[in-house]
Amino acid sequence: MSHSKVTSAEVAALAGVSQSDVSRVFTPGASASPKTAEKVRKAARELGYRPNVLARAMVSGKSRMIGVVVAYLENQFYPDVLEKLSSAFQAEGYHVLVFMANNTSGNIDSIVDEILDYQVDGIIAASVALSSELTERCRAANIPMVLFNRSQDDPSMSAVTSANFEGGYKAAEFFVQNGHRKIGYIAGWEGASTQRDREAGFVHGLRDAGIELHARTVGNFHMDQARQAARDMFAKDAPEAVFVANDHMAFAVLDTLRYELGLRVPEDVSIIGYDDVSMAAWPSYDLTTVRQPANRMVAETVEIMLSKIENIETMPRKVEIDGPLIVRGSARVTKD
Amino acid sequence: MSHSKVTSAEVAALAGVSQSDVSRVFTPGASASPKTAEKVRKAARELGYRPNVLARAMVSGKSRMIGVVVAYLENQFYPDVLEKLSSAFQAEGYHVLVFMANNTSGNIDSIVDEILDYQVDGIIAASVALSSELTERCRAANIPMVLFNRSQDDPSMSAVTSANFEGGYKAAEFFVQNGHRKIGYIAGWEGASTQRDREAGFVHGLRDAGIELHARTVGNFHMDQARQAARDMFAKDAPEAVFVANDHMAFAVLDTLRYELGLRVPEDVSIIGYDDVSMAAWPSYDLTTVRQPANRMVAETVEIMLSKIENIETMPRKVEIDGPLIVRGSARVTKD
DNA sequence: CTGAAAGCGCTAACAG
DNA sequence: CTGTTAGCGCTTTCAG
Repeated sequence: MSHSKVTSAEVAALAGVSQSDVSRVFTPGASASPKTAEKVRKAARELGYRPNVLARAMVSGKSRMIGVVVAYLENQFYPDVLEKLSSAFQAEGYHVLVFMANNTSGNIDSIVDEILDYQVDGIIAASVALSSELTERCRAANIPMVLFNRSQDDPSMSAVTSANFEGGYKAAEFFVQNGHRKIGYIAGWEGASTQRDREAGFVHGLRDAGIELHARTVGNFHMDQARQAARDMFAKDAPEAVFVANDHMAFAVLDTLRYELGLRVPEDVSIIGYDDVSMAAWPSYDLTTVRQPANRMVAETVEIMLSKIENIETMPRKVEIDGPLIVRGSARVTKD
Repeated sequence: MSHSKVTSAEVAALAGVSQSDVSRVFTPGASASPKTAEKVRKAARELGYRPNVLARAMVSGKSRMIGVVVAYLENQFYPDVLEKLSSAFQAEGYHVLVFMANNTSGNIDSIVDEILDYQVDGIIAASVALSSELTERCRAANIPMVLFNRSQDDPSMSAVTSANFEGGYKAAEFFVQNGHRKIGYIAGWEGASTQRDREAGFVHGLRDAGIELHARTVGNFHMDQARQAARDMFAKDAPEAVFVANDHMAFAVLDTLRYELGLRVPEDVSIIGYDDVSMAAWPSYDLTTVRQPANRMVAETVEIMLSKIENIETMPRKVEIDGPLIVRGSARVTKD
């Protein structure tokens, strides 16, 4: 029967060995005679002993915690990513300390201060922009950081994103190939690199086909603003096709077109989104969209982080993972 | 300019005071002369000093971390709750260490072991069932635990849920009042107290109106199984109204009825869900549902946890928070 | 291979 | 109010 907190000293006493030996048995790079190890393990089991991670962190300087800053979880893409990140790190013996970067707790910088206080071994910033002062602070504290789904000009920052430019380009190609000419774009938050790159790719794709963007409004990655953006765009001279900067907004746009403006999708308007969150496949939306390969993005993020932590790789890496256009029913396909 | 990790000793040196004084200035229940405090603060600022939370945790026995075990984030209710929990605890100076309880990492018990290793000040189990051995271990380790959205017979466990029985009852009342007689229920995972209570309330509500459940299938809180449950239920002698144990499944059921079975909702079938996640309000679903008041549930959970941590309240509390039936368009309303 | 001893950075008595 | 001292539980030299 275990009782409250059991220390290695107590285990040592019961096993009749030194406290150091107990430590050795529970430390990965250990070295204790099989006999000692067995005695220790037995005593530990009897007492219900488990090493105190915090104490270990103090002396070793490794907390085995990864701080994850995330802005908001309404867009399904993020809970999904958080779940995958958390599981992936768990599998590597790390755990995720979550920091919500929303309104309440002041700005991001103060959040990262708090993270640093916990002596995390690394920080992942998912979809949040960081001040350069902040990145400087992390570098000074020598704690690795990788940006997830945000890129930053700072060449010293590692970042994992999908191939946003190419994704936008694919959306344009698809619209053009299927006979659309009056084409609109509903933008996300303009401070986001994802927004910028998707739009650039899209506009480029249109240009390469000799087409100029017909209409553009801004939804800021928020549902209600996306609804308004859709209304504004269709108030006059409505486009035949609209690329929406992410699925989350695309759902709002679709609903607004169908239920408020009485338009049919894809008969009257074609819609393409970005992310391919699970809901995009649901029959009510059946959204054609550019997939953001969360699994691979997460795997890459974890790998970069671990190799930074273990100092295997110290150079910053920028990874862009290409995702396919998933063709479903929300964008018209012309048969020829 | 800060450099790597700055210790209180270095601050003390620069400020020309003892290391203890630095500690005092940064400890809530402090007491240092204004003059000393100012010197310390200045030195700290200059060096970019911040207390090491882990070291503080070691000596004080308080880590200011709360372990949150969560099973999966696909059902929108949970990311929402996680976000709210995280923010609420952040506001109280705590941070949330997330543990995913899915497949990979073995059973829940081993997960909780890991949590305990981090010396968290409390554990919140969101929608996961815990073995009694485990709860015993937590009690032994003297670390408070509260169940979120799960109740357990064990009277010593604190738990926060919505009023599931009453919610189910309301759904039944609504169907009956609006003229339905052939009524079905699509169940969630049968091991869950939420499922059990919602069903019990629903069946009770029907009985009180002299009606027996017409059909029952099981969706296990999973979308694909819910789809199959819908098909099975409508294969023959279809019901006119179905209560689905949560919104997540209700969306799948709705889509299956509409797009696969060609039924109209609510003209041919009325549907009521449970949770009132944000998507329930989206026009494509417009789901009538029993609201689970996440804000109040979270607030209650946090309050219970804090009062346990501070030993203000040591008695277990079971809280059920009542939520209204939100009437939207997925269930028929007979006008009289 | 094992034990003794020195801390990791901090808080909490305890004297002054 | 302030400095000194003793640890929190553990890993890690350093001798044996």
